Amino acid sequence: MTESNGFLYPSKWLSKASAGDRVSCELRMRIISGEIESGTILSENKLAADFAVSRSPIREALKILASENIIRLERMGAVVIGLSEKEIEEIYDVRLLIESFVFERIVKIDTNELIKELSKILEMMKVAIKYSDADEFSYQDVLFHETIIRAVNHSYILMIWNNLKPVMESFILLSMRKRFKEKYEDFTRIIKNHELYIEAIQTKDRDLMSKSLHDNFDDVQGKVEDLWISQRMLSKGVVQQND
Amino acid sequence: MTESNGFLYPSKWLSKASAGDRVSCELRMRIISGEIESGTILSENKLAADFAVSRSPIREALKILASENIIRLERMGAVVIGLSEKEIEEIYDVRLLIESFVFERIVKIDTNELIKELSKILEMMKVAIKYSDADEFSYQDVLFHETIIRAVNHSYILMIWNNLKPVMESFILLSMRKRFKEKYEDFTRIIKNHELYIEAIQTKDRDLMSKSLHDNFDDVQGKVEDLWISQRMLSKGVVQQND
DNA sequence: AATATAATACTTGTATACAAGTATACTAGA
DNA sequence: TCTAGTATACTTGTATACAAGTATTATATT
Repeated sequence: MTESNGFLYPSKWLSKASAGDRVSCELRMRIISGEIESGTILSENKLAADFAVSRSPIREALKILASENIIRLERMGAVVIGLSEKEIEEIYDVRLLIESFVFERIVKIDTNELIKELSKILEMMKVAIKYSDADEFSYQDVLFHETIIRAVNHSYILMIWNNLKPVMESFILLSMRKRFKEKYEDFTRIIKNHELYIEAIQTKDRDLMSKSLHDNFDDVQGKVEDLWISQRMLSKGVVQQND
Repeated sequence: MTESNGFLYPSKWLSKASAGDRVSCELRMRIISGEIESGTILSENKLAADFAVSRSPIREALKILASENIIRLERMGAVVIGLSEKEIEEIYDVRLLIESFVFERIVKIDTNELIKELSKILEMMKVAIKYSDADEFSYQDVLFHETIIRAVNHSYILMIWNNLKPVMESFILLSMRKRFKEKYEDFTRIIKNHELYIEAIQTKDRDLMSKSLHDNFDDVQGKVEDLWISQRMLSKGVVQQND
């Protein structure tokens, strides 16, 4: 709650977003943070009242979240699925899959521009760390990987990324906020990993790429998971959406 | 145009579908068949008038098609992207990617039930061929691969499949209708390929799986492409959506 | 007390209305 | 003839209204 206005999603990322997008982003954060527990049944009317909007943007938001697999639209009400450890592992399965695919394509193209772009983003990440800006860091982290994926110009791989991105973003956002408070020293390792990633692209070194990718994910999965679980445990039962 | 009612999508597959789903399915078919050319700008109001429904289901349909990458929602109007050869190749890249991933998981589990299910579907496909039912054949073909994917119980791989499926289904549907008319003999080879696929799963033979998968895709991509292109050429300029 | 039936309070999907914004066309002035 | 400004006909996003269907609850009957 960096914003201290009750919203989990950074409001400055929503400058030009529609009400539907705002609702989906905020709802996603609440679901992934565990504030809205898995199993909860969401009602369109109730959500409309809570967010002070009509049912139209709410319906839009629910459709989006359903396509991301964090809720399930049933005949009566939307059932929250959320992110268990299983789902988080699965997301990283997919990321590993697509980033490996992308790397195979990248070694075949000119990477000068890409390297420059990635270096810039890395600098941004360092600044974000320096000023303890978890949100900005998360943004740049996601952008880093998206930039790599975009470089190969594959519309259907990009489609997968776009489907995965919102959930990834929320997850990373929450993880990073936590870590900025509790495990600040982690970030030097994350930066190191991203530097390795750039180097792997530069030298077209498959093994190095695979290593940095796995390290990166293991890092997030292993270490962060713990924090994650405790955070979810903490939030258990604090907020009740339904009654 | 098996239905001879002006609709391309099989109406019996829409028994319990909402108006939004109906519109998205029909629009998808028209886009992929080339009846609506790429570059066309779709207007919500015009579509609502054409389909004799309100804007609500139309908006829903456009959101779906946008998430499938066959249209692009812009500030004013939805621009049709369609399926060029590039996109079709990309779709098969992704299918190859996920089906390979799935196979790695499958070899680790008990496949008895799956094999039985696949055999049943294969029988269905044979019957569909016997009675020259292109739509039914397409349905079973898609179901065959979906069944394999579902077997590993991976929600995010399934998510990718679900995102890809409608476009795949439309594409296969159109291809098969064409082939039933013009290249009936192809189907013995398709059946053969699927039998190989089942065998690969049964014997957990990676190479065989890879072979049957590639053959299957090459078949569709190489041979069907030609038909495809000619079909698209044929439909060029026949129907004008905008004027 | 248990069960069948009816009333109610929900639900979703669709239609319609409206506000705010944007492109197009048209007119007025030089 | 060309440009500036204005009117108009679009566009999207949101709110609201309504119909049809489904749980739930209460009531009546045995």
